[in-house]
Parts: sequence; C-alpha cells; structure tokens
Amino acid sequence: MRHSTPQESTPCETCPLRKNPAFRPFDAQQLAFVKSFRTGEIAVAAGETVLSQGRASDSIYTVLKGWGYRYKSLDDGRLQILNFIMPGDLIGLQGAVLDEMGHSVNASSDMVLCVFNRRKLWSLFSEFPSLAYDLTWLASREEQLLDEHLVSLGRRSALERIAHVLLLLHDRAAETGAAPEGRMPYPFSQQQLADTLGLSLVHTNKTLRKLTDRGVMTWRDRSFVLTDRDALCEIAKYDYAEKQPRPFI
Amino acid sequence: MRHSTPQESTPCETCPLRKNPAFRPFDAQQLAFVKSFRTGEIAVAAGETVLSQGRASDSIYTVLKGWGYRYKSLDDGRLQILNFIMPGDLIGLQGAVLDEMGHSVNASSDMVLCVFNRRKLWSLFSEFPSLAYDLTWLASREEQLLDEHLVSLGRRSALERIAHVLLLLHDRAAETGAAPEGRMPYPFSQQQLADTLGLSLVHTNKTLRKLTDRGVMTWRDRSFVLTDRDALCEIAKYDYAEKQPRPFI
DNA sequence: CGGGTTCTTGACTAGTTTCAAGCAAAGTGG
DNA sequence: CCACTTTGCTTGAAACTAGTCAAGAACCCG
Repeated sequence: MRHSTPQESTPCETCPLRKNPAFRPFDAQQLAFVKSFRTGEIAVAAGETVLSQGRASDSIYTVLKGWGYRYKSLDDGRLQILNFIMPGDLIGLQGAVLDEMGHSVNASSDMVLCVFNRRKLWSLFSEFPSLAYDLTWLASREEQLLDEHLVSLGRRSALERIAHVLLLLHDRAAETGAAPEGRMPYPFSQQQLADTLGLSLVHTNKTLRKLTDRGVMTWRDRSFVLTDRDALCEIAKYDYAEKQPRPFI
Repeated sequence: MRHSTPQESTPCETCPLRKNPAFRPFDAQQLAFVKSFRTGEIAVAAGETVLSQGRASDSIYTVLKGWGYRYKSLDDGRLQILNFIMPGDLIGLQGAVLDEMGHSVNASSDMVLCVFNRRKLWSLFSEFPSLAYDLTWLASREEQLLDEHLVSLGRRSALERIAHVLLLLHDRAAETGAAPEGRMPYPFSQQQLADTLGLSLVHTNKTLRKLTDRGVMTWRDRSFVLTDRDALCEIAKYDYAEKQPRPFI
C-alpha cells in the first residue's frame, strides 16, 4: 500500500463526521477511548489501493473524507466490486477479525482515513461494549447492503440493476449530505459501474443510454443526476426508507 | 412463524455443537452466561419459515441441527437465496441490531434451534466481551461468504457457479463432519439451487447435466456426490483453505 | 498537440431464459 | 390398493438479453 505523506492530524474534536447530524454523537468517555485507539490519519490519492486481498492488515480504518470501493478479483482478471465506501464507513474489520482480507479496497477519489490499531481492537471489546455494539451494527448494515446487491445481481435485469444502484448510491451519499439536488458526484467510470453490476462495459453503456433517452437521469463528467426520481424508483422497484442517525467509530 | 411443539431442552452441557471439534470450546463462565442468555429451544419442520423479511424478531437463534437458507423475495415473486445455514450458524442478528429483518429464513430440513432473547443481547456485550468478539467473528465470516457469492453471481458462468457452490457447500458441511466421503446430503431442490445462483431452473438442470456427463458429480435424491473433486476445482477455480475451530454462541 | 484513457455505437455471437411438453416419484383420498 | 394429483426433474426449440469484437469520437493530461 502506498499513499501520500501523512497529513497533519485532524483532532477527534474537529472530526468532520462528528459535526454531521447523520452520525450519532459520542460521549466524553467514548471519545477519550477512540482517541487512544486511533494511531493517526492517512491520505490516499484517487486510484490508489488501501487494502489488498490476501494480506493481513495491521490497521482498521474509518473513512473521514472521499469515496472508495471494495472488490475481489479473480486470477484471470475478472473483477467484482462488492460495495462502495463512503465517509463514516469502517474498512478492514474482516482482516482484523478473520486472519486474512478476502477483498481489496481502492480509493475512487482522494480519501482521508482515520487509522486504528488492529491490536487494540480487543480492548475496544473489553472496555467499551457500546463501541463493540456499534461495530456489530456496522457489520450488520454491511451485510444488509450485500444482501440487496446479491438480489440485484441474481434477479434483476440490467435496466433494473442500474436504476437500483443509482438510487442507492444517491441515497447513501445524501444521508451524509453529499448529494445536493439529486446530483451525485461519485467519481467513477462506466467500467466500474459494470464491474459492480456484473455487466459488460458495452452493455452498461447502452443501458445507461436507454435511461437517459427516457429522461430519467443524465451521466456526465463521471457523475450523474437523477432527473426523474419517481420514474427511476418505478423501474427499480425501489423505495426509500428514512434513516436514523448511525454509529461510527 | 409456526413451528412444532417445543422439544424438551437439550441442556447446554450436552449441546451437539460443543462436542464437535470444529467448534471452539467454552469456558465455565461463558457457558454460565450463555445458559442465562438462552431462553429455550425450538424445532422447525422442513419447509417452514423461521424468520420473515420485514418483521422485527424478538429472538436470535443458533442452529443446533439441520439446514436452512436465508433469502429475499421481490413483490413479483422473484426470489434470491443469499446463503445457506448450517449447524453453528447464528441467525437473526440483523433483526436484533438493526430494527428490521431484511431477509427471511426457511428450514430446508428439520431443524433444531437454540433460542436467545434479543433483549439480553446488550448484556452479552457489556458482560462478555469475548462472546461479543465471537459475534463479530461470525458477522465477518458471513460477510466473506456473501462477498464470494457476489463474485459468483457477477462474474462466473453458470458452469463455474454450480461447480463453485457445490464445492463450497460440501466443504462447509464437511467442516462440521456432515459430508462423509464427498457425499453431501443437503436436501434442496434444483429450483433452490437456481434461486441461489441467479439462474433459471431449466438452465440449472442443463448445466447440472453437463457436469454429470463429464463425470465430476452426481445429483440424486435431492443431494449430490462429488465424484471428481479435482476436476470440479479446476472448473470453479476453487481452492480449499484449511479451517480453524470456529466460535459459536 | 499528441497519446492515452473513457465513452459510444453498430454488427455479430453466445449464454441464458422462456415456453412447452413429458416423465417419474411421492403423496392423497376414495 | 389403485386412480388422481402434485411436485420435481428432464428435454428440445425459439426468443432474447447480454457479451464480444471492432472502430471511431470525445475527453483529459502532460
């Protein structure tokens, strides 16, 4: 893993996540513990690798800024994106609890990550059950997102799949205030969208065109705008559920 | 949820999982806590529903005997099986931590489940960090299985997918000693296999035939035998990793 | 202003689904 | 105990969705 020079640390007190109403507040004790659990902060440039499949990682990270994606690749070059990673998400837990990372993580935009020492994970469990519970919350939510993704790949048509991820991505970004007015500034390529949905690049492009022809969305500059959300929901059979403030570590 | 009359309880001391070398042992304190956490035991007949999508569940379960599957269904009847459930697996955590179950669980054979009170989950975190850690282990492993499944649905051909699940299913069963001599007695239909792999029943059947014609497996009486494991591994690009004793609750 | 990505489009092909029909095994009721 | 029904498996043919190949256009970066 290569990344840019470590930034000077943002102290936990001014952590961008803590100001965000989408995230639940910390009490003083929890904050004190998290400060001791944390070993620093790193910046990862767009396109670089944060974690590699097959390796054990010494660290766990919480995303402070930027977007990334979690993926698995096969020997012959086929690649499957498992999930997208946004601010507040925790990455590397699998590598900390099991012995080896089953997936890789790449940054799709410049990211800033809060770094935690894997070896102190145990003290989180023994001293801060409330944080351990939050960890489990985070793991359950990830499972729920994967479940939904599995339904898409297994049972939805290309058109439904695309409409569905677009809505999902938008709503996940909107949760943390990152998608104003239906505009989703996720910096990814059509190839990445294809690798997410288990489609070929060409078919993804043609399906995207079908959606823009119907006037429900536009794709430009590696991001998209939902111009007719209702129609998209109709296509994807998607319904939005109001989110409660969520935990993070 | 309807199930048969509650069986008389197997005491934790004679729990079938505890005797099984595939599972890590409990110490006396943990055992005492689990006994208080546990509210009883239920039997679920093959075909019945254990948990329903959309509902909150008051209980969490550990499978003592039998097999089942976790799935999501869409309004129009399409169905996607997310994962299979075997002895030692924990179900219902998502419903306990988040507020609603995003999936359903059905029994594919007669099952016996150990029932825990969702409301006491918090005391598990606060009093037994070692068990909380095990819970996280279990959640991470589920995530890993889902990741692998996602790769299958997204990037593997029908032939690869079938070879891959068959091996996975066999090895998961073998872990707990339930698949002697390559014979996997999983009682499921081809329709269920199709719903697992995101394929149609017809194509699943034809692909299964292709595999039996090549002499690598046989399918009979709703279970299968791996007659040429190496060839299957070759097709699926599958490699087996030795498993350590795993936790359970 | 080149050279490299990324996006776009058309033509052709392959893999998978859908439709349709028949068979076998297991259960059900008279 | 035997018709009758149901459920699961099997097979072929036709239709269609998505993949591959190929080539050009647009965009980005140095």
